Amino acid sequence: MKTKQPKFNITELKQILQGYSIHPSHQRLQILMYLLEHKTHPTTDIIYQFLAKKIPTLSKTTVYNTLKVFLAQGIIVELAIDEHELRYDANIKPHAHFKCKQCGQIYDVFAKSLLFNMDFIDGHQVTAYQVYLKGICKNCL
Amino acid sequence: MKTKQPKFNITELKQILQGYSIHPSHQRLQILMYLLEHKTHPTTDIIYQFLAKKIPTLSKTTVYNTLKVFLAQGIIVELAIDEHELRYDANIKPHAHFKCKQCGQIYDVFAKSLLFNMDFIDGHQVTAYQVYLKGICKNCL
DNA sequence: ATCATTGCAAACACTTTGCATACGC
DNA sequence: GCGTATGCAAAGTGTTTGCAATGAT
Repeated sequence: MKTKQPKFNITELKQILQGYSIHPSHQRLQILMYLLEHKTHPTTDIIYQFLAKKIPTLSKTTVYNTLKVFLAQGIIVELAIDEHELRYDANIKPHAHFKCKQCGQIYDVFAKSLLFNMDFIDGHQVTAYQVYLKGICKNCL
Repeated sequence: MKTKQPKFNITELKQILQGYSIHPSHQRLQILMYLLEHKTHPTTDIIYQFLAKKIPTLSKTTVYNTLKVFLAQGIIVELAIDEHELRYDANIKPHAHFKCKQCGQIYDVFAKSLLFNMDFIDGHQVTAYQVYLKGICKNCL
């Protein structure tokens, strides 16, 4: 399965971070670039392993710190579709996620039937939601 | 907020476990009883802390083991609505969950608009799903 | 010069594993 | 008696914390 990986230039990424008042350090720019170019719902470790090749001094602490900063600003979203690991998604368009129990692949699902437009339910104010689907993906069927 | 806590007797619980070919040990019965009488989405630790009072020799390993056995049989479901802890739910009726960002309380949501009846989406076969809502609950508003 | 970011190492929390003991049919 | 369940202790994993060094303005 291929995912489109649009290219982003550094100037563009700097502007994104500055828009959130985040200092655009080299590490942060690279992590943001990774997330935007690889919308494959990576774990912290996947991001670290990839970027450590390009930034030999990179520490995992920085990846953790940076993801926390991005999360706090809403630049990325944390996914717990697999109960035993956290993944990160820079895809801002609202969508659901599907995880294949067999191959482990996580797919984005943009079907409208899985999107809600709700402010309140049972009297509770809803500000965010996630829909996680599981099963067997089309490639494994 | 009060949750209904129907009482279950041991004979009844034994039958449930035997129906799944699970040996109904004292620990397993007590853990199942806890889950059925307190549908409050407890963590492993909450279950352990409560039952350790009644079973002083209880170990957390047994709680972990037992939850894994129940999960494998589909007696309970694992919830990752909070990305940083796992909770368990013995409520078999399909429903969504809402977590209040302020008080941390997790509510069951039975609204039909949050239930799907889907076999396939984008060509993937869906066998299970979870809907996690977040926001401010009616008591905190 | 000052303040923020980075990165190492240590600490932490949670979960799993290995194994000896105890239990149940 | 044999196979399973339990529970302790140790190991493992992922994440956070403390702090000194570095970097940016």
